[in-house]
Amino acid sequence: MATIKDVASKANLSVSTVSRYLNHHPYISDDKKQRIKAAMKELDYTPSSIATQLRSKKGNTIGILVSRITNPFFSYLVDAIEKEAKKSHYNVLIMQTYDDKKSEMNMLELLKQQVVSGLIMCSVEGDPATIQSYQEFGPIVLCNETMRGSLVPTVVTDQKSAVYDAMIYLADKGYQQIAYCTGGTLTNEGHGRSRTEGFEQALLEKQLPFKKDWIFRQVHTSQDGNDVADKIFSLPKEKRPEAIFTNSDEVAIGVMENMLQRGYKVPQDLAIIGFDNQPATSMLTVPLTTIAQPVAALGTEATNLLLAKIEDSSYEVDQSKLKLSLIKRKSA
Amino acid sequence: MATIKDVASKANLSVSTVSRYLNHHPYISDDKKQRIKAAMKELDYTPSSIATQLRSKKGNTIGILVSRITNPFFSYLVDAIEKEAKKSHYNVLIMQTYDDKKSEMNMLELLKQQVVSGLIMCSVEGDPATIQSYQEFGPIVLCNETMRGSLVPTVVTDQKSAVYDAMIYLADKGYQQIAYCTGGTLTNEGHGRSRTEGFEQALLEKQLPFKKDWIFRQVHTSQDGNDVADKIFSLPKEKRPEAIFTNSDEVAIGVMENMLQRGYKVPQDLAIIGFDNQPATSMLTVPLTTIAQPVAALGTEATNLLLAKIEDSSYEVDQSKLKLSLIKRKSA
DNA sequence: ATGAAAGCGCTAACAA
DNA sequence: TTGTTAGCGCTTTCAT
Repeated sequence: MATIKDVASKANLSVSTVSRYLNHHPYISDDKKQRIKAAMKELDYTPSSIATQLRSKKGNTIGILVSRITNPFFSYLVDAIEKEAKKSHYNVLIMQTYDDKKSEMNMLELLKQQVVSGLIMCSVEGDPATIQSYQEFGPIVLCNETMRGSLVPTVVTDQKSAVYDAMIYLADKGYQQIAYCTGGTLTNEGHGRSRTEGFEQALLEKQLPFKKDWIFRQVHTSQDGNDVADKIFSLPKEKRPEAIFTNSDEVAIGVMENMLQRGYKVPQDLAIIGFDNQPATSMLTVPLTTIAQPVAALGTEATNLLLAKIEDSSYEVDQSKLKLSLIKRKSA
Repeated sequence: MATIKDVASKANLSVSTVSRYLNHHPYISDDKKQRIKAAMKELDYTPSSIATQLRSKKGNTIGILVSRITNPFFSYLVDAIEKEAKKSHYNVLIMQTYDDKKSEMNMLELLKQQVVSGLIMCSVEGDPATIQSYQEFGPIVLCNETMRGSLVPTVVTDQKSAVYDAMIYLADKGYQQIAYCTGGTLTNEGHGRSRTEGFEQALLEKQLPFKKDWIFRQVHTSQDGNDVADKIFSLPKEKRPEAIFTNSDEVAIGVMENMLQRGYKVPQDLAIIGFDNQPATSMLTVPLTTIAQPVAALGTEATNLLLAKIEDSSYEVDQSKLKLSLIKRKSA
């Protein structure tokens, strides 16, 4: 591999001149530019971005943390982030947490080591204070996540009112007994807290009953949805909910699959609301009523915000692009 | 940020000793080990992986090229690769090509610059000779792709016979007029060539008719599938195909969606075969007959092969894990 | 078992 | 406008 030194000697110039050329410095005569260009071509020279990074402390890759890339919500988010980052010549390093703190710490260490120049967290597992403290090493932006009382810049939608609206929609349709799924543990912090607040507020306002048997924690996949349906339909008929609010379309699909296999009807035996409006949910056996998230906008806004922080400029998130909407179909 | 030098002076040792400690060198006395450990903790020291990389020429990130991460086939592939890479403490840098050579070249340059220590190409756009030449800078593995006459290590399934089998299945069911979708351009090289060979062989053997109007190129998304259906149903009834072989479930779903909206029946008016066996395809209005790919195995095998090359050892791909299978459902 | 010193490929004062 | 030089943080001979 040719180095800047090789280019310099081939062009009969000093390395600094070549370096200046590389960095589009002004004040460099045209004939030398030509000589440098020729030497580079001849040597098939590519600058070592590792060396540049060590010296200049500037990198061009950003980190993305997601819980599972196979969840379409996250793959669309990553898609938007990668596209937007590429526009500014940044690469993306992806890490899946699978809800494990350890991977999150790995990524935070990459920020500390300057392997990534900034970090978009689309999933947060660890302690807010720890995460916050890593901002010392580079900018962090939370995307579709929040942390209690933290000062980490955040790009979020109003999930609470979206869930509230969906619940009111169910109640107004006459559904009283509503089950609820969350990816989190239903403690005061953590996953899906704002969604749960919307759920609780609607319950309160509409005076709907709340049963522990109708609450399901840490459900994520369609397999989990299947298990949820197993539990619901093993309940005596009069103790079953009339509708279920799920935290993702994948879960909703699992519930539906299980029901259809048992010969139950959607929404007659159990109405289902999904979350995400994933492709194909309009094409299911029973088209899914669900909440659409502005996923591309979340990704681009988070990226622009992060890049602004990395480059010490400022960016105003356009909140008007970040609206959720209830997609009414047949399942509820 | 503390450096190795800071640690050394705090521990009253030379940087070399600290470096040895970092690299788990033998022959280093216990008391010094303790002093170093203490100094590191006190200074909250993390080695700069950039500096290490510059000096040692060894990195720990691998690159992945995919055409679109939102295609579930690729997100599951990335999932498998990331998990497997993580086991050996490698990070993954992802780039989407969106079928554009430029992104592919970007990634190849990252290999040249040693930003990534190796590359898994799950999508290939550029000229084989060019790609092959980049192996000089680091190992490349093709995953679910092939290149005519190239010496790039490859992990693939037998797509040709899977498509052939699916076509025979259709023919045996009585479907004679079969349309065909490809992501490529149907030239002799490039995308989906081996699938097309299976298609052609079945056509020949079963003496099925071939019509240009039934061939669709460069279709990828469900929107493309919708457009394909538009074209088919704008044909006079007697000139329409009886079945369609699509190159992905997304496309198949688009075709189906369009048909149902027009009030046509699947498979009566047009039988559909998908590709990928994506989640939810069993739950569609008309459950989709499709070809399941061993996507997790493709990912882990490609990763193990690449890591072996990076670390100069060898790995034998287990071909028995790489079988395709036809999933028979209602759509064809 | 430990240290001194050279240098990976590049950038950025400082001079000229 | 160009060159000289001193590092960035680390690894790795070569001594001791």
